[in-house]
Amino acid sequence: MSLPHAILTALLEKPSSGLELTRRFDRSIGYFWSATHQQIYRELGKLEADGHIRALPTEQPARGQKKSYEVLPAGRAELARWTAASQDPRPHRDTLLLRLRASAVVGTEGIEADLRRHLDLHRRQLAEYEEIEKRDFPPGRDQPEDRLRHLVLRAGIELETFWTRWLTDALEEFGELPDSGPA
Amino acid sequence: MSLPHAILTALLEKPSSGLELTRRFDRSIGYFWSATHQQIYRELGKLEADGHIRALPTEQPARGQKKSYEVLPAGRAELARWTAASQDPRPHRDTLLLRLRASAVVGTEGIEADLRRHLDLHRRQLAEYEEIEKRDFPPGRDQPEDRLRHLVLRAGIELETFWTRWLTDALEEFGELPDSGPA
DNA sequence: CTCGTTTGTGCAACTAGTTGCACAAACCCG
DNA sequence: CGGGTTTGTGCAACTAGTTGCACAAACGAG
Repeated sequence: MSLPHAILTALLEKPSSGLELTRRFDRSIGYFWSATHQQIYRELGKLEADGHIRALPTEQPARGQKKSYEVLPAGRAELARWTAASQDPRPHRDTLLLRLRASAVVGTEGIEADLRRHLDLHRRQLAEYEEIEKRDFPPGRDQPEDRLRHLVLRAGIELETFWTRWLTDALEEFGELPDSGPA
Repeated sequence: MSLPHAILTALLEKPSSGLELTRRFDRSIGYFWSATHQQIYRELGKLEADGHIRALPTEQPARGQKKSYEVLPAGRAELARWTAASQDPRPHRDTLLLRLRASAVVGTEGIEADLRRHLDLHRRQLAEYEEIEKRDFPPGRDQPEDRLRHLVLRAGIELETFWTRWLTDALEEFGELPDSGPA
């Protein structure tokens, strides 16, 4: 049950409309908590009903459709409560590792191309993160909030680095495997 | 839609009953595709209905309740198909990173204890993986299937190593932070 | 031998996330 | 100025995963 809290965080960082939130989920928050616009609108409705957020009063109420939301004190309190509460890590689910294990049994036919594709995706993601790091965390800035956000970004960078390296190793392993394994 | 394929893989490695599968998910497959016994029984039913697996004919059909399943050719074919098919990585969702980002906004009060707890969990998991590696992959064995399975285990080991290190860094960062951050 | 515990199988209801579609307003192009 | 694209909001139906419970057989201790 974290989507509402992801949204509260995003709205505290900056009040936004549904679509703006969607975009920010695509670029930033979504790197570790992805959501579609449908999910977001649904959740905005619930959060408003619960009195955690409210639509910003707009000057021309009827003209443009764009509704921006801001967090109310109750919402901030709920987010603080949730952040501090102890939570168990959610179970991992990784299809690629599963497929690799399956391929030890049914043969490696066909999986190699997809490993390459994933390697490429992870490389791109890594490049994107490094771009963000360069832009948002130049050496020297160290306000506490920056340090926390940087820490989060570094987790992303290091995870992508790991996958990139691991996939490279895996592909090397494939090069040495007798053709198409058991099956 | 990977649970059925996780089960097929497990059953190909060794025909099992529902409960045996559940245990194996807790110890091994579940490290990257966790499932509860309820999910497993439900899925066994579907797989049997689809003709992908069948209950092993048992000598005393009525006495002990334990039903073991084995994979049928159609099931193996389906698994091979799925393994080879190109798949997009599923979106990440990591609550801890989300909470850390939230704590940059609402304050770090209370989260540190949970970081410690997670660090401890990851250390244990890492130790468990290393135990398995020592037991199942002593230097010198390199049948192709072993190498693939070892690769998968290494991913687990390296991921836990990453989290352990990252959490250690994070906690250090906390030590240097002015008390309880913004809020 | 019987009564509590563990083993083993399973259903039902709920929650979270995904997919597919609808529809109005704004904008922009010929 | 009329018609296609983009922006923005949202509902409905479905799929996957979680939680809570039920119940029978086997096992083990007093």
